[in-house]
Amino acid sequence: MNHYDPARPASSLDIYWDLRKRMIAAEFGAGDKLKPDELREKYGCAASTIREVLFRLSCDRLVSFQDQRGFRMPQVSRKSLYELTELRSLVEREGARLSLQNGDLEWEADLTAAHHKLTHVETSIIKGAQNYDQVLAGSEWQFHRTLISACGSETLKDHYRDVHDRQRLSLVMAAGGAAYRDGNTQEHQAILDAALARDATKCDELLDAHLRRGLEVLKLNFT
Amino acid sequence: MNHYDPARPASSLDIYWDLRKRMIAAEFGAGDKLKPDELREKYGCAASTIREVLFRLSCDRLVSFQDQRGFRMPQVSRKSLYELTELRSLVEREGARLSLQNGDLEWEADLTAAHHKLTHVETSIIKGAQNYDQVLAGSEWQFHRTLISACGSETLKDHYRDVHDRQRLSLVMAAGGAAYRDGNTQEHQAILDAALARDATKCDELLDAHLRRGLEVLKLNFT
DNA sequence: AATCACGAAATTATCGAAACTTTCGAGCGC
DNA sequence: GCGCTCGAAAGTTTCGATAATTTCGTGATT
Repeated sequence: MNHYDPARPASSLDIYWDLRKRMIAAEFGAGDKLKPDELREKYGCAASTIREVLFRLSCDRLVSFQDQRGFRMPQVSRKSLYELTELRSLVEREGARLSLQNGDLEWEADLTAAHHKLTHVETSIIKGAQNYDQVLAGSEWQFHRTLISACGSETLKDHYRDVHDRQRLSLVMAAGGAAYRDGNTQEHQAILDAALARDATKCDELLDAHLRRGLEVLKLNFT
Repeated sequence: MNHYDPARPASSLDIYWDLRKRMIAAEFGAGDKLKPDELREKYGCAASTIREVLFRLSCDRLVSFQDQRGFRMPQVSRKSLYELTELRSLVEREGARLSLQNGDLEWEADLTAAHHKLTHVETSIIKGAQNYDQVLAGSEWQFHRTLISACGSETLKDHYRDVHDRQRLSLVMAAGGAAYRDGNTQEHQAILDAALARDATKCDELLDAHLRRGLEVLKLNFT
């Protein structure tokens, strides 16, 4: 991933990745207005360059755009988050189903490796490590991505990334940053086992349950 | 839908919809370069306005964008079209499944109406009516959209529109415009019947088969 | 003949100003 | 007090110019 270096003059790609990172880290709240003229200063470029970047981010559905009234962070409701989670589940389960069908030894090795790293990160957090949110998010993404990576469809994989990122952003915005939850580790282990055993039905059920439980990090008084 | 009037100076929204329409009508070929400076003349605006519109179209995945090398119509291969069709099928079947579960009398009426119109248009085409491509595409979209309209998830419906349009564009680009195929009418009838009978399993099978057969309009020598 | 370096032409990215639209608050009449 | 109109301020869109990058043709070199 391309990182933004405040020393050099920023190109629109740098700005794109930096803003994206800040968004996924819940630096902006749901519904917040994103004013080109304000963001401009931090990056030292023209407002129209920011505008262009915001357009690109709205391609990823990370930002919502309305004619004549600019850009905002998407609104999140319990319902939309729930729907997005169901959609992610639908796509991820299909990808996993195909992966269990097609995955070879290489895939098994990759998945085991991804799971190993993920477990390590989760253990660190349980032991009290701080500021691991970014790292956890990365490891978790890596595990889920690898799970579907042998599905054979580039289209499905690209699509999964889209839906995953949108769901993750919604979740993070709704929960206000926190992402870890007890039981995560055990669930990942069970999913790994079912995948390696090529038990498609079980994997399907475990995945759906895992994603739904992810919503439990929400504050109770969230509308 | 907002239509473009060549007499008045065009706003970016007008240009957006006009270009979108032209694309879905296969006016551009797969992989064609889309140069802001060329398109500018037709619409009488600045190149940067076109650039913006192309960004918006790339949000819909109707146009592909690469940093420093501009905009192109997406490349279509047999594989990508196949994958896109499977994705559309996945989303549409899920929407239909939920609709059969939740749909009320109102929904049944809407679906019947959409089917009635669709049948009428298809019959006209069989009888030899010309230039009905646009109308057929609209009616077909309306039928499929209504089918999933009672699913209860706005997210899923929005998502279906995205995937549907992408798949339709790919199909049209690959087939070079033609869209009607024998058997379509009977398949739509069977889907309607299964939906009204709330036979989810049958509806699922019929839909998947229907979408896959849609690929048969392809020229045989398409790579 | 093939490869490479060079530079001109075409294309793309960025900018800041001007035109236009929306938002918001003050003042007015009911 | 409530709702309206008006106008200033803020925000958004469009523009044409300039800077940066890529593409392509030419000719030199191996």
